[in-house]
Amino acid sequence: MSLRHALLALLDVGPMTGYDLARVFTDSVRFAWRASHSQIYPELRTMEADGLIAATEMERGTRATKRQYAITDRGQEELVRWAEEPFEAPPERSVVHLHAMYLEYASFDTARRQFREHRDHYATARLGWVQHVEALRNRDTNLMRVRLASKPEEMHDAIVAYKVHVYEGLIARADVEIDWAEKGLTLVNELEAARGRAAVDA
Amino acid sequence: MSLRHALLALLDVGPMTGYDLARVFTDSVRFAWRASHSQIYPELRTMEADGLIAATEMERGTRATKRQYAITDRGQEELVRWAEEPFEAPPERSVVHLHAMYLEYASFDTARRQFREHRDHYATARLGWVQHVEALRNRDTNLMRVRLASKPEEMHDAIVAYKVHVYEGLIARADVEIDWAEKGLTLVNELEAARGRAAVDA
DNA sequence: TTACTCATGTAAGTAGTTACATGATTCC
DNA sequence: GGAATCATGTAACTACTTACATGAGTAA
Repeated sequence: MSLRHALLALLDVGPMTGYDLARVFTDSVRFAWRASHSQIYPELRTMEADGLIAATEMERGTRATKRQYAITDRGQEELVRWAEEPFEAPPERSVVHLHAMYLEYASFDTARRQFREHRDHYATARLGWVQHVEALRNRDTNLMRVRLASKPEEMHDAIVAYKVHVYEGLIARADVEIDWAEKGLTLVNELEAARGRAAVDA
Repeated sequence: MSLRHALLALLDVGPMTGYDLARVFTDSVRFAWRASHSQIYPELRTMEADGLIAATEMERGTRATKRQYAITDRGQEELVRWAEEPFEAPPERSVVHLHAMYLEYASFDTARRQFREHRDHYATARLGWVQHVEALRNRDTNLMRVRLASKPEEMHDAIVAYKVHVYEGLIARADVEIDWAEKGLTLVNELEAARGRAAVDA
């Protein structure tokens, strides 16, 4: 139940609508978690039913309304309870690694394309993370400013430091993925060259 | 639909029962993919219905039977089709990173325990992968021996090399996780020391 | 008036989990 | 005879995805 706690952690900085939350997922927290609005809206309803958050119906314009959710005391307790829970290592199950494991069924060109795309994907992600971690370090994101304003000053360093540490971890992970893909490209070239030599020998 | 292709790739080395396949998932391929028997048995039935594999009812003992599945021509084509498909980058969604991001809600002791367990988890996994990659390099696993025997010799290098490359990637990934956890431990200690100093100053 | 953003949902389907359930075989 | 292993399933549930659906507000 990570979505629930991601939402609680966001609502702990201040009240938001489902729409706001969905946007945060694709803006800043995008990099560490993602969820679609079709998952968020129902989850907010059950969280409300569970007493973790409370909704206020607010008007927007003349005819329309929106529901703004605020974290409750029970929600805050739940956030602490969750934080104290042990990390749960996800079951090792990587589509990319499974796919790469059986590249002998593909052509060398395909194999190269796979590794190139993998490299490019992580290079792009890395860029986003680097920018984000820089902004976090400067305490210069919308969310972080509001979050710090809502928490006692002696906690500020920890609040920032843990988030920075997470993004540094993601960057380091991107680095190994990029390196792995580069080595994969070299490997494919070597395999193709060896195949070529074998063909000449025959 | 990765399970389906993992099963096809395994059945391409020779016929197996659902039970055999489930065991392989917890033995050698465990490290790259996992699936429970309750997922495997129904999937085999639908793969059979789709004509990717064919079952032979075999007796075991006197009263019991078992279903042994063999890959069909259509199954082999599907395996190639899948290998030619682009890698699909999974949506960035890591429970551990989300959890670590909000460690300010936990105590320093908890935070340290989290990072220690994370480090230990990957240290253990790493050990398994190192052993496995060594065995693969020596072409010395049950599955690899049979696989190579069933494939033309000019493919052997590629078959081994791609798998070795995947496990090397997993090892590199374990290394960054371990390093990240170590740095996390240092960070928690620093944060705690700073908190202590602040308390003395006050 | 048109396009974009704000805002909130439902429905059907996929993938995977844990628990429940059963029974034969084989080895000691 | 009992325990471990071989062998195969079902059921209920959780998390998530894609597609469908609607409509108000706002700025050009």
